[in-house]
Formats: sequence, C-alpha cells, structure tokens
Amino acid sequence: MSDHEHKDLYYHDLFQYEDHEHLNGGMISINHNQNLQGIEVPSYMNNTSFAECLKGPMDYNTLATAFGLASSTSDEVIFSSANEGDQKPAEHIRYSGGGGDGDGGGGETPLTPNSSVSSSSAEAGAEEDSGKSKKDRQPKGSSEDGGDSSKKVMSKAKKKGEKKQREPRFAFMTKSEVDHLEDGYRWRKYGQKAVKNSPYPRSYYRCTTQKCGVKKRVERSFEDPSTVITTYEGQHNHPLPATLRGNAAASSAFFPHAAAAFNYAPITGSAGPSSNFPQELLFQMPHHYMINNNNQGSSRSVVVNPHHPHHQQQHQLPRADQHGLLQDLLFPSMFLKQEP
DNA sequence: CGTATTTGACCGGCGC
DNA sequence: GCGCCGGTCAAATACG
Repeated sequence: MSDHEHKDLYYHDLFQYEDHEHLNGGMISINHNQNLQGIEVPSYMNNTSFAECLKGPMDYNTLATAFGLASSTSDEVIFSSANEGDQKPAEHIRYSGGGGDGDGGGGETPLTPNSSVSSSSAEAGAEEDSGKSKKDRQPKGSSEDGGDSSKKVMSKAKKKGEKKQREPRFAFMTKSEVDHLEDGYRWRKYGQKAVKNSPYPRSYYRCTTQKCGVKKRVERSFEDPSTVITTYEGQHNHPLPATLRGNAAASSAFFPHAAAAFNYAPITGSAGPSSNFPQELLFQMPHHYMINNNNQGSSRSVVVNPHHPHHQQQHQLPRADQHGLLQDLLFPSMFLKQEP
C-alpha cells in the first residue's frame, strides 16, 4: 500500500443520488452517473458490490477495490452531495426510519436553529477572524487556572513520543443552506475557526455521547457557497440516540454509518496539512437535510477539487432515470436503523 | 438555573 | 526561533 500512488487521482461524481426527502419516508434513488472522470468502474462494481462494501466491517482496500482503486491512499474519503429539489419517483434505494411517521412530531431533531445561527454568523463574520486581536483575557499567568487548563490539554492531547494520529476521516459535500446537517446524532459545537482562503468559517462538533469521541467539522465551500462540506472523524461506538430514531434524522444516519464503515480501514496516511481535502473518492450523496427543497436553483454538483485540472461543474442529469450499474443497489440495513 | 453555543486564547505542528 | 495555521479548550454568554 503505497500511499502516494494515487495521490493524483481524483474521482468526481461517482454517483448521483436523487433525493426524495419530501416523502418523509426517505426515498432516494441512486443513479449511476456516467461521468466518471479518470476512473472506470469495474464491472463487478455493481449493485451488490457497493452495498457489500458498506455493509459490514470492511477495510479501505475492499472499498478501494470496489471502486477500481488499486490500494488505499489517503485517510479521507470524500463524498459529495448534490441537493436537487427534484422529485422523481424513487424506486431503488429506500431507507425508512422504522416507524417513521409514527413518532412524528416528538422530540426529534433537537438541533434546529443552530444551523441558521452558524450560518448567519458564518456569512456575517466570515473571514473577520484574520484581524482578530488578542483580547485582554489574561488566561496565562493569572492563576492556577491557566496552568491547570493547559496542563489538562497537554495530558489529554499529547502522549510522549507519539504524536496523536488522526483517525481516518470521512467527508462528504452536500448542497444545503444549513451548515450543520442533521445526521441523527447529537453534537456539541466546541469551536469555530476561519478557513483559509474561504470567507466561511469551519465549525467543530463533537458527539455528545460520553464514550463517543467522534468529531465532525462543518464548513461551507468557498467555491460553491451552497455546498456544505462535512467531515467526520472517528466512528460512533453507540447507537443512535433513541429519541432520534424513526424519523428523518434517523435515516440521515446514513452518513455517519457510512463513515463508520469507511473508518474500519486501518488507513495510515500522511495528513496533508496544506490541502483541505485530498479527494480520493467522491460520491454524490442524497441530501435530505434540506429544509426547503424549493430552491432547486442549485442543481449542479459540487466542484470538489479545485486543484484538479479537469474539475468542472457537472450538469444535472436529465430527469429521466437512467440507471446504471447501481440501479439496484440496496443500502445495507445498518444504514437503515430500522426498528426490529 | 441548567445546558448549549460563542469566541478568544492556547497548543502543537510546520515552514521559513 | 518565530510566525502561521489548524484544532481545541473553556470562560463568557445566550438560550430554554
């Protein structure tokens, strides 16, 4: 497994998902996108293969193989999602939070206006940060408090000799107006930073479940502000919060679970500090977080890799369902979070 | 009043 | 060694 072997390969728009969130049942279809730049999807990458890959414990190589990659290369897997306010009869993939409509209005989606907040703040304050001045908050020598905190940080973050290696990350891009996408888990925001070369800040979230150390970063693409880039790090070691099951949020759990699947990979890559996202694999994911899918103004897919010479915006597939290799793909049950 | 978010400071890595 | 940068902490604040 050489990790630089495929550094230069970028995969765009492997799949295009059509979102049918409005059905509340969470129906989506997956269309194989003919436009596979620089990658040929092997014939065996058919309906079952992908599902198999995501189903259970698998390693990155399995996945890579499935996608025609010779070996693993990076520690990040990039998905992309185009939200199109389209409505098409979805016939292939169907994931429904068990008992979906049943629990209806309950305590679902606990985090709501949050998104709007961060969104507004994002647009408002954006790159303001560059000119940030250290305010007079004397944390340091002031008292034992300062020392204690730093000490705490140190002990936690650092181990002797070993530099803390980051867990494999899993990112996907989603067309969304809201920054923080509902994925079925509870997150606590613990930081926000300005992103270099981007007017939009990056938000840092941590799973609120105690034993779970999963983190996620959310930022808005500067090239396409309608696109949100969500990066998961680590994998949940707990089920979805019960209160969130059986509704749209539960179905949204697809993402973290997919991430978890990917994270089984013992990938040890060198994290390139400079590039935000070394894209290796790119999917078009459904976006069911969209609050108002009226704005179908944004239909093209995301520009994923600014560095790639061929990077280009892809045109929306014609409505006609042209199903490719993945037409019969079924989401593994682990993504469905169905109630027994 | 308890909890979640905000936000500047701090930390470590890295490049110059 | 210094400054930049990404990531994290935690006091302050907002929110219910």
